[in-house]
This record gives sequence, structure tokens and C-alpha cells, in this order.
Amino acid sequence: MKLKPDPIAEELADLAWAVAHPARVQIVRLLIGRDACMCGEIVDCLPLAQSTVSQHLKILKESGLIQGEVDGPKVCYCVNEQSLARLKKLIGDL
Amino acid sequence: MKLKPDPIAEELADLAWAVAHPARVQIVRLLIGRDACMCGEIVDCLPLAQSTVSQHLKILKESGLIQGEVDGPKVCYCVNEQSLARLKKLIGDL
DNA sequence: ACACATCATCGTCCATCTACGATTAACGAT
DNA sequence: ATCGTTAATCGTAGATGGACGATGATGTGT
Repeated sequence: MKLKPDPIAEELADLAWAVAHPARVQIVRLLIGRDACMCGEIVDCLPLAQSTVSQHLKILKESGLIQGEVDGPKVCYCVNEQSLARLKKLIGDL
Repeated sequence: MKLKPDPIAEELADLAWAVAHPARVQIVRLLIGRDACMCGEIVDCLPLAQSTVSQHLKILKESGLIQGEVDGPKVCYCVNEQSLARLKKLIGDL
């Protein structure tokens, strides 16, 4: 009767968690819209301190939804299409 | 350049937040699978205390994803198809 | 009225989130 | 080598989440 720990439920929860904050939703949409974006631009677009944005980026990175490429002193972020597709599928299949 | 507070980002974040926990994902799937379910059954299916499950149900209810109908001393929960569809659309449109 | 069952709420504890300023690390340019 | 830029990390503070047991509220049945 008891449900077992469900890996898919956890995967979905983790991905959903990544977008469970307005700032992170905006970051993801920003990256989708622009295809790629430097960290500084993202900071400029949000009413948050640089360190706070960096934390949100870290959360998104850990979820796999986005990835960052170091480009000299800058970091260029873009969405990970596979993870995004995975999120869409898991939600869509609910 | 600054993004304005985005109502849709907040709506998405709120709905995503509702399913940003494995137990809540399992509850939602349970309700989808059974179409409707008493609170007690849900408690029996999860390895959590009754009060904890009740809290998760409250969160899901506040998000709009599920709704509960009082049926005597029991409460029958079911998914709110509209909210679920809304979540799917918001995620799908990302 | 009373006992029982069902579920919500309260109080508590610990962990994590969110936000910030300050600092550090890494790189380019002069 | 040093300075300025960029971004991550550290440290901190306050708020919230998640878990539980205990209690309260509501309704059913005897």
C-alpha cells in the first residue's frame, strides 16, 4: 500500500524546484529568448544583487536546466535543451 | 533593461513550487490515477505522518492544483484539471 | 450525551532558502 | 606586475519549509 520512494517523482520535484522561484523563471526565459547570455546581463535585468543572481544561477545549474561556459573573465549561460525537454515531458505526462 | 515583476513568472513559480517536493508529486499522481481519494488513503500510501501529509495537501490546495470536498467526517480530494492544465501550458510554453 | 473516526491545526525543532555586502579568484589589458 | 572587470564564494541574518506529536474541530453512530 505504501508508495515506494519514486525516482521519477524526485526528478520531477528537483526540476520543478529549479523553476519554483520567479527570479529563476525569468532567468530561464531570458536565456531561452536570447539563446545565450552573459551573467552580467542577467544581473542587469533583475532587481537583485549580483551575489543573489549568482546563487540562483547556481541552483539552475545544479538542476541541469542551464549551463555556463567560461569565456575569459565572463561566463556565458544558456539553457540545456535536454533538461528543459525533460521537465516539459515530466510535467506533460502528469 | 530591468525586467518588471512578471505575474506569469510568479504564477508559474507558484505552481511549480506545489510540485517541487517528491511527496506532493506522488500525491498529485495518486489523485490523477484514482480520480479521487480520501485523505486517509493518501496518508496510508505515504511514509509520512498524518499531519505532514495534511500540510502537503494544504500546500497543494493553496496552489489550486487539487481541491477537497468534505464528505461527512472524511475529505475527498481530487485534482483540479484546470490548474493542472495551466501548469502544463506554462511549462510547455517555456 | 458519549465514544469513535477523520482530518486540520498548533507548537516545536532543525534544515534550507533568499537576500545582501564583502571578499576572493580568474582573466584581459595596459 | 598591476589594475579593472567579471563572477563565484563566504558570512550573516531573517524567513520559510518540512517533519513530528499533540491537540482541536467536525461529523457519525450508538
